[in-house]
Amino acid sequence: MEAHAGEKDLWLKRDHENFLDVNEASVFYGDFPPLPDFPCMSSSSSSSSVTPVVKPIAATSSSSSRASSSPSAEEDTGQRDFQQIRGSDDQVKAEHAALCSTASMEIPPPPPPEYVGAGNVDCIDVMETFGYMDLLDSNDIWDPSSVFQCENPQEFTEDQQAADMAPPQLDQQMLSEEENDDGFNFLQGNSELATIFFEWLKQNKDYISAKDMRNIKLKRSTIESASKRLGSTKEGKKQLLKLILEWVEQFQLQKIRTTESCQQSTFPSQETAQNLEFNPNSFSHSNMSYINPPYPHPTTCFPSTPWMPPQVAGDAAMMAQSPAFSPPMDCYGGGDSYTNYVHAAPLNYQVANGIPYPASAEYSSMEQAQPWVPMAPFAMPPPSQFSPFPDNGCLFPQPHNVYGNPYMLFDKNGERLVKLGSLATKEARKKRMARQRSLYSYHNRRNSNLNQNHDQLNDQHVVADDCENGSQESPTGDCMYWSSIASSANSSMMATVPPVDVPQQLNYPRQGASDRRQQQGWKTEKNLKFLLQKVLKQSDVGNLGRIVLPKKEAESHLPELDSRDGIPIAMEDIGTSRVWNMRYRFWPNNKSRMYLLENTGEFVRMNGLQEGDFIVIYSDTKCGKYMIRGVKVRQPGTKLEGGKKPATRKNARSLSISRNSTSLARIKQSV
DNA sequence: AATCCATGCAGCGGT
DNA sequence: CCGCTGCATGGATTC
Repeated sequence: MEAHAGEKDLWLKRDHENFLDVNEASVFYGDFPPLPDFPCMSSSSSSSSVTPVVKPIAATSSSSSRASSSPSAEEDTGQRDFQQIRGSDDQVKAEHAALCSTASMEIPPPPPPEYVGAGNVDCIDVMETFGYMDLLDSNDIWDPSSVFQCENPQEFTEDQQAADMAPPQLDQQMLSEEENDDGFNFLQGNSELATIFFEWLKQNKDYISAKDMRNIKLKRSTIESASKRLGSTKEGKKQLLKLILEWVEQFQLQKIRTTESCQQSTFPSQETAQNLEFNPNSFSHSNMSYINPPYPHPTTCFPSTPWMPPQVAGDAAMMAQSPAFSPPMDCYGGGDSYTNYVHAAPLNYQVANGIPYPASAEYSSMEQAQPWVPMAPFAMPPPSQFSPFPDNGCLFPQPHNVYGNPYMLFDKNGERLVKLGSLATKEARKKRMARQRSLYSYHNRRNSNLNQNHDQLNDQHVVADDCENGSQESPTGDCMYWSSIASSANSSMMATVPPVDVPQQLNYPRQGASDRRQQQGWKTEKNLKFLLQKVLKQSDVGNLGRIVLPKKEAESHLPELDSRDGIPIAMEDIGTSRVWNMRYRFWPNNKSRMYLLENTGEFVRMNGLQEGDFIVIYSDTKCGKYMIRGVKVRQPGTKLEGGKKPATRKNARSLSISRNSTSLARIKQSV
């Protein structure tokens, strides 16, 4: 707490530069609606320098397994070089983890002890402060003051423990060794905050189960960090509380939705998608407009979109600092649930020659990026490791419900946790399920309508069903919705599961989009992980039918190639759901390789792609299949005239660069 | 200097 | 002759 006090000034100074410096009106509701979208915490004037804390999550990317292949005499040229580039597994993992930190949720490893409230976890139960939430279920009117007045959490947890709550993660050690002023204790002494909290509990008792609340943990350092950022003032605490509560609400909805989806999933481990971790950085995309002046500022664009891709913003400095941001967001919405979320235009665009170009780093990772796209109205926080306060740790709850782990607010030090708990009845669950379905239905209808209106715009417009929530269109008429990707399909895109073992050959039966959608329904969780993108050159869209792929990204995210003949690779067109059987291969080139995607002619023609347009390749982390989307940067009817270069080589290059500091550095330079 | 990658073009096979 | 395949070249960019 000393540090706390000492850093207060600093915190205040930085206040306006961080994600928490948000537009109060847009971020926090005057009151807490029952099911609010998570607030967009962008700031029109801020330029976040927040560097997300990277917390590696079992990153088993396809890339990590490649380096083991032994180079053959012929396979050559590329192999050794390949190894060099690829670096050690550790490096790869670290990079991967970094990339995932803000955007995606990798297949979670067995929950670390600290997450499950093991003895070594320095955490406290929220109940320490508030008492057990099951009081809610009895509709008791709490006296907030009574809650906070308790000096010894155990005093009012023990009795409750005797009851049926018995918080699983609450061990005596946790309770005994923690001070009261941690976790939700930051609310102590503030009856207004307590009131807010209890009111919220009452309002959401149908949606937040006892188990859920019980699993919410707050780490002391997290709270401290938040305090530093938000200030130790009453207002600051209030904001923190609201953020936490809203996040909890969001997560609950997401969890419900995901659960439904998972029930239909062919993947037994779908629940991993739920391993959402709240990433406060989601709020810190304030610099988005910085790099994309022609597009609406997030604040105005996603007024009601709770979870913005963290750091999609193009703040070069930030990018340079944080390799882990930028999702290949979808600027162009326009599709149905299936396509909309990946209307792959990377979210961030730089404008060159009047043509918007994706700012490379921006979509560096869908995984991270996936970061993030919230699905209104149930936008969920990116599952990524949440680290709003890079120097101090995470602020918000990090649900680990896959393993029955508690949601956690943790920090790097793994200190104190706070758990919340309440009891929800089956009836309440049913009700929220019903509401969920209802909302889905509405969402679906809205999306379809929007699609009709915007498809003709060639995806230049981000239809984003999220717009329905009040987002506005940009001055240019484009409703840029980063979240459109996740918005329509699912927010769990942020909770992507890495294509651990991407098949070398993926062939998928042709299936109509409508059929698929019908089959999978809106509940389908599409976990798309951004792999790479490429601004198409003349040679890419010519009649050669091949597209040169950026080497680094190809090696990192596509299957390792042992032979120059490459491998067949099925690419499902996100826009049409058509599966293109392409070939992924490489050419020995000098002492390196050139990676190609062949048999792209038809795809290019069908999508009307021209020089300057770009393709984005994702992997469906659930199915392991690859998905491709061609994105046109021209307005319909606008053809590239001679002399109008779509992009400088520099731009083009940067567009295909992502996920590594080097690339970020490049971008930084170019910006 | 090293590397990437856009593209030129030689070689080959099919018509 | 034409189109495709695959390699080589060289400009651009980064290290």
